[in-house]
Amino acid sequence: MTTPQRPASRKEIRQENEKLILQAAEKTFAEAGFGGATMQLIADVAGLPKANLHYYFPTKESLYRRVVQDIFHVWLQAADIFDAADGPIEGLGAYIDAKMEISRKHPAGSKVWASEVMHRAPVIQDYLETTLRDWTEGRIAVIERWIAQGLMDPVNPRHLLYMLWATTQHYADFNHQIETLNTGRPLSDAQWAEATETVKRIILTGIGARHAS
Amino acid sequence: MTTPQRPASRKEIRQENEKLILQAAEKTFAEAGFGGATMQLIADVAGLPKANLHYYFPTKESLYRRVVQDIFHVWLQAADIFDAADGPIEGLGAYIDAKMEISRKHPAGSKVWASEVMHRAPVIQDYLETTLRDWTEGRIAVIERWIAQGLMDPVNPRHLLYMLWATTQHYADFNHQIETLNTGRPLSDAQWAEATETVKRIILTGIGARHAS
DNA sequence: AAAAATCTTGACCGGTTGGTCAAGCTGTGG
DNA sequence: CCACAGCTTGACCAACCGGTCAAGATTTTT
Repeated sequence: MTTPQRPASRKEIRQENEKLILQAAEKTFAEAGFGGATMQLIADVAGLPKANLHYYFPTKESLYRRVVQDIFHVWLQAADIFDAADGPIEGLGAYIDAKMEISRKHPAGSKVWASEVMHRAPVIQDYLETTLRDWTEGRIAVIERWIAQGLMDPVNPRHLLYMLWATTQHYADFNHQIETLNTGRPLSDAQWAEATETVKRIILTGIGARHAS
Repeated sequence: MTTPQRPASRKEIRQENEKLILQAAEKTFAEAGFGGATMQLIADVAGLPKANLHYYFPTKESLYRRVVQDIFHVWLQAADIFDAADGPIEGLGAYIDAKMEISRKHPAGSKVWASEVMHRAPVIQDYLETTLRDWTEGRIAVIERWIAQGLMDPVNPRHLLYMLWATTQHYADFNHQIETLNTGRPLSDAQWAEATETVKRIILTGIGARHAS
């Protein structure tokens, strides 16, 4: 059963409850938006009294901020693959794989991020201007190197990145629309694989990616 | 000046005010979400007293529904170009042009649509299941014909459509992020042209689009 | 010109929301 | 075993929200 034999320690209680609240908050913010998600609703999803939420997160905004920050970190982590590769076929291919996997496993997080950015990033604007900007410049440099090495056609790296983000995140943010057009059912394993392969093929072919000769 | 010489007629007043309210509502829903947009805020943006909004649109939801429906129709209209074309280069090319133009001119509408779909389409689910589904099936048939005619490589038409939607709408939904990464400034005419050309080139190249030989 | 229909608007209301608080409960260290 | 620090929670509150309403203003109809 779920009942532990010894009483939970303070640290365990805190970690457990914060995790519970953050999961419930991510799901609720994604489904209802910041304004539509009430603290009472998040509390119900988490299975805790509302006042308990305010013990761990003093305000709704502070809870929301934590959710967005956590998503951002997961999202950035997927980009490490980018650097380890020798060329666009491995690098961009692995990046698309990773982002499609995130879209499948954590659609709620992607939706919260999208909503935050659509509303002009009221709480993570500083991240956009620092971390994201730096990361983007770094990746642009990598792509420009690949182009200089003749490993792909000369395309504007910035718009290529936007295309990668747009296409992969679309499968999370618009999963409801995609499911509706799929006779109301979630994509099967095979359909996810085909989506990923189609995206990779079109983009890698589209930029003329090739191995070193 | 703005003052008309003769008093406005009933029909004119109604059209004028509905237009004013719908524009204010689209902007406000896009910026604040359904929950974050208050009737008072929309009224202020429209420059009308709040009670006047409720005279033209009895409930907040009915106003929101009208906004979403209007967007959907504009969005569908852009797709007529699709059919008039002989092959993917003209058809998809013109479709990308049209959708990029909409993303540039009406980003708010695209954001409202995205938000609605992300929240599992509470008010336009029936549209998704009827109009959008039919439209999608029709376009898939067109693409399959192009493939059969050897005008493009055999790619899954459904995922190609998702890619078109994702990529073009990204420039509207995430325009704030794009502007932030563009040293805080909106894209210039030249940058929009380059974005459109890059998207068209990667996708059309990626699917091996070619003219009839 | 007067009656009818439509439009305008400040004031108001019940319900909900984020947040507070004090009292009780539960591990922890001495 | 006890005192203290950290955790839990029902009850409560001021602020705000969507929506109502009645009285007045304006245009149309007769």
